[in-house]
Amino acid sequence: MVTTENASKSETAYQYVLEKIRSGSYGPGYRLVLSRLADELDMSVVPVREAIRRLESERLITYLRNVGATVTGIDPTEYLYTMQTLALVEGYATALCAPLVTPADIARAREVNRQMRERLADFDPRTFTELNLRFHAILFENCPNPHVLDLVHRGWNRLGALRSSTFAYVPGRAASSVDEHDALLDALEAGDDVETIEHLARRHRLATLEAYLAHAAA
Amino acid sequence: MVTTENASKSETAYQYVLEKIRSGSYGPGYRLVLSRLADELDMSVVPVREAIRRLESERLITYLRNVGATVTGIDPTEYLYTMQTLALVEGYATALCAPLVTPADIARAREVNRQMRERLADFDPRTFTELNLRFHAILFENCPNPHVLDLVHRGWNRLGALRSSTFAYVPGRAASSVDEHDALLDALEAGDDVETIEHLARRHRLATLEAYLAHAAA
DNA sequence: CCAGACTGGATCGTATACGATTTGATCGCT
DNA sequence: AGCGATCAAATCGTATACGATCCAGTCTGG
Repeated sequence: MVTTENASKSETAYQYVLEKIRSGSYGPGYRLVLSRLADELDMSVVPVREAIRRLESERLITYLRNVGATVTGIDPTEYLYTMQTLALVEGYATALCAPLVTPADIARAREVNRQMRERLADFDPRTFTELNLRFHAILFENCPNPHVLDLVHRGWNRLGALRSSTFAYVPGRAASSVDEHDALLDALEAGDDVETIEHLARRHRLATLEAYLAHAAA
Repeated sequence: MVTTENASKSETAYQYVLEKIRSGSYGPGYRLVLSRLADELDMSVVPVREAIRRLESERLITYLRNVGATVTGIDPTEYLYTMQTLALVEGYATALCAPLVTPADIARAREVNRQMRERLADFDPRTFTELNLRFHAILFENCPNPHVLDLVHRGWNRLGALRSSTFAYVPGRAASSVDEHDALLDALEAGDDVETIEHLARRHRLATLEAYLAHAAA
């Protein structure tokens, strides 16, 4: 038995476009034409419009009145804003979740990180990013504050637009990232206080940002 | 000459409802009927729907399929989520802005805080909250990260739903709050490092939350 | 008297239609 | 040829219309 399709059309459209953006099918600058989307999804433009506006309020889409919608690009400035914000909320989320992370969770996270390390040799940004998200998702599984978790997810979606994140562009960043993961797990295992955890997790994200900035300047 | 009305109707509807929620005209649980709103604003339901969905994605409105929209209530759990998040983003925003705050800004903030202290005697939550927002808005004026600032504003809007915030409910909290403001300004004036500033600002918000929780438990 | 089916009214969800706006290319003038 | 006005195609923005869904109050059988 298939799960009953109980979603409204606007919800369907939202999920559809979101997935396209996350997966990179719709890259930055991609032009979204309402009527075309409506055709594609076999619905009228009204629900599509709604979905687009919703994505706009999540900064995933740039909307110009009477002109149209495009997938929001990420210039260096936007990248800075997004990464700073993500560092903030990921750091906090990690700290909030720290007391709830079980040894089993840590073991799973270590396994994911091991896979990441394995892939350092022949590097594929696509799967590496995927594993990276899975790693952090494990730590956030029982997040006691859904609002914060939601902000984390929005940040991830935002970065999804530039598929490969910074890993591909900055040599050596991927390797450092894997090391930082282990350091974070060590701290969690040792039961370090939440402030340390928050700082570690925040630095982890900021390090990627700074690596990018340094690389871009050169 | 009046500024030309160049906003779309859905934008108008958005601003309209947002203001109603912020000002407390539409309290928690207030039922929003699309057709009624459309009449009120002299437009059709389509743009109103759009505005409502947008407010929904900002957690200001709770929307149930085929049932309707109500202003999102804030139960203690939601209050916790919101205040934690707000503490996080306000703290960070304050830290980001710290290097950009001028002595003139601090003077203005002190003046606002003086007015707040003056009002402690015959206390009116409405104006006190207003001044409180103005105080922090001064510090955030040149925020270098608009995403973070946006999150702050969303949090404020969210709390606007319960007009008087916690000030009215928890005796003594307003007085402490004013003292904390001065301490924060002192730290800014002294040029304390950003980590101290962030911690102070975050604690400032969390103190309100904790006062509420303690009061509610009793 | 109570539990569950029924029905009418209110409200939502979407399709369709059409006017409004933008854009880009063509045409004419200097 | 270069520059600006003009026009047509594309696309957006909103109104209107109607079917779908939910809710509350009523009715009926036990």
